[in-house]
Amino acid sequence: MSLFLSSYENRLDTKGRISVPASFRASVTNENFMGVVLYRSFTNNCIEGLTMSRMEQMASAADKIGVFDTQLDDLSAMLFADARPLTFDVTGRIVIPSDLLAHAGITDKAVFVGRGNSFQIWNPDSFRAAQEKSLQNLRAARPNLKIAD
Amino acid sequence: MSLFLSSYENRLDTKGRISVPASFRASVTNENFMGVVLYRSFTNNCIEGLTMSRMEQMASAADKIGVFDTQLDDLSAMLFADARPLTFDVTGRIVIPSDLLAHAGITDKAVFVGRGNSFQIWNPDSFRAAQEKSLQNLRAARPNLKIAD
DNA sequence: CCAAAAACCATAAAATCCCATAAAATAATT
DNA sequence: AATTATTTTATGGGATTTTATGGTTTTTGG
Repeated sequence: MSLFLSSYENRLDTKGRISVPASFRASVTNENFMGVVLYRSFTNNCIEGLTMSRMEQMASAADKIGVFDTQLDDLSAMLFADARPLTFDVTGRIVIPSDLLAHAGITDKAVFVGRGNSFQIWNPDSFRAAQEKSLQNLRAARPNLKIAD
Repeated sequence: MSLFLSSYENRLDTKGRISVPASFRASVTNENFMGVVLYRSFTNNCIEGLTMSRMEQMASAADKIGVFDTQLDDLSAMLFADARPLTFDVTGRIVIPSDLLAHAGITDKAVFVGRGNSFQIWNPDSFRAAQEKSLQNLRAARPNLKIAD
């Protein structure tokens, strides 16, 4: 599976449809399920995205561990219950369920953010703010980290 | 077999019929038995759901372990004795036996909850409460798991 | 024969498909 | 390198299908 890289800002139309960036779609062309799986991030006000094959990996991992790992049980319960499989339409669009949009504070525009084996979807302003915050955290934690100058 | 993902709240009609979510039905289309197997959860006030082929997997898994594990023997005895096979009607509905409904505290509405290779059926309010509890458990176990800040 | 279950029919809302066009990116040509 | 041609991508709206849900009729089993 090729990686999800770079960021793309697209707009939602009146029906809530949004184009998944072509390069993200390309990361899915060899899969059985022609689409992505979305769920509300546990850690941020954004939407997390995965391929279905990744989701299947998680399911078989959960099977192997069995019923005795309660922590993993909680986690997978949350994840599978919240996960939304969304297939692309012919032009490569999806419609993001309204509760996910609400969780991320997305209305008319959204940014698809590559994260390697996964990706995120953000409200553009929230994303810029979060990026700025991350940068500040990095600087505070490692004052001698040189970022340009 | 495709995964059971996401959650869907549907209503029971006056005859006790309820639609199995279309996406869950899709997880069964390639099976011999066009329906699902339900039984009372041992751990929660909810109903557990499986495909028939998964039930068969469990039967052979129980076989392999053998008759000397009395605890597992009890477990599988319970499970197979309690399991109810239910076929879909033409529109994709089932009627859930009343003892299962009672066990889950379901009256007029129910949530079908994806759990990967299986699913659950909950009273909507109970489900929301259980989800909240799971989230708190996760946070307690991993204090750095936070939404926003 | 009667009650319960199954099959059948109907419909509104929601989701999906289909076609069209504008904008952007890429390739080709001079 | 600059300009033009071609393809790909993003976006828009209408038409069609699917889905959930309700009611009615027929069948079945005790």
